[in-house]
Amino acid sequence: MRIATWNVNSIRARVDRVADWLVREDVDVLAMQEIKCKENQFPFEQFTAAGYDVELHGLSQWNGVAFASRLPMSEVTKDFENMPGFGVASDDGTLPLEARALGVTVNDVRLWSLYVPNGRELAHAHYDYKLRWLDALSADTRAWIAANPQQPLALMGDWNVAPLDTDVWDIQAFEGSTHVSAPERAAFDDFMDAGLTDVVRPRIPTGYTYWDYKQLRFPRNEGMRIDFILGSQPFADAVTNAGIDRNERKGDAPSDHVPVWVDLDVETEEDDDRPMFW
DNA sequence: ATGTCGACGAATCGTCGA
Repeated sequence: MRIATWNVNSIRARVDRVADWLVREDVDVLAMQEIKCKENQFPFEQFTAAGYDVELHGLSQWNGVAFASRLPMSEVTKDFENMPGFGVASDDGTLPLEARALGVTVNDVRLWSLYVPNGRELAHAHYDYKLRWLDALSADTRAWIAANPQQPLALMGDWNVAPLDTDVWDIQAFEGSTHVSAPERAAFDDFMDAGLTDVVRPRIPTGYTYWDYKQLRFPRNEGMRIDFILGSQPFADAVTNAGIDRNERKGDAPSDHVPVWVDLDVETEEDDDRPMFW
């Protein structure tokens, strides 16, 4: 089973490119981020034509997360426990929740599509929101693993954190910036403490997943590694291959992020339908 | 170079977010 994550930066602007990639790369399940639309605006037809069902969480033109899968999805969950909100408080003092987290179960593998808040600037309220959002997610993850130690789990998405200095093209250029600060990295490391590991880096030790559209960042290979698949031990044990598809940053109308994928050695329902020979 | 995108509402541009 091949599973991937991709910040598509508007699914309406890129649906043909995404659907082509799914078919070409034989992907079973794709977690998308920044779909930038509501459900009634989502281009379902191209996914259906390619053989994929879609689950999505989209509230506005901002953010938005989704799954496309050609295997059945169940236990669809929007948001996670104690997820913080952001924006203008309502009369009861609560902040609106954004569409940044969607969970599904496929073949008994629990998967989350996550779009971690950007943080904007270290002094911005969005940065505090980012840290609280990650803290609540790692707490929820820790509790889930404790309750489901045998079940494969993967948290996939745009983490907006570069865990290592080598995950940005010039760490000195990021002095005082978000994505590389000690609190963000500590919040990211908490997921390892909770029992997850980066299942891609052991196989793909170097390389970026994002290049800004501005300032010729891609031609100069001035990128950032901020998209990750973090798996629980049962998930990590099933991984047989991984990749970062840098080619998807090339050509006409690319997203500023590229897909990150893993192959899992798990029995799929497709496999159950194969003819048997004896 | 503040060097690009994509969303929106409004209008063929300004503004926001990344």
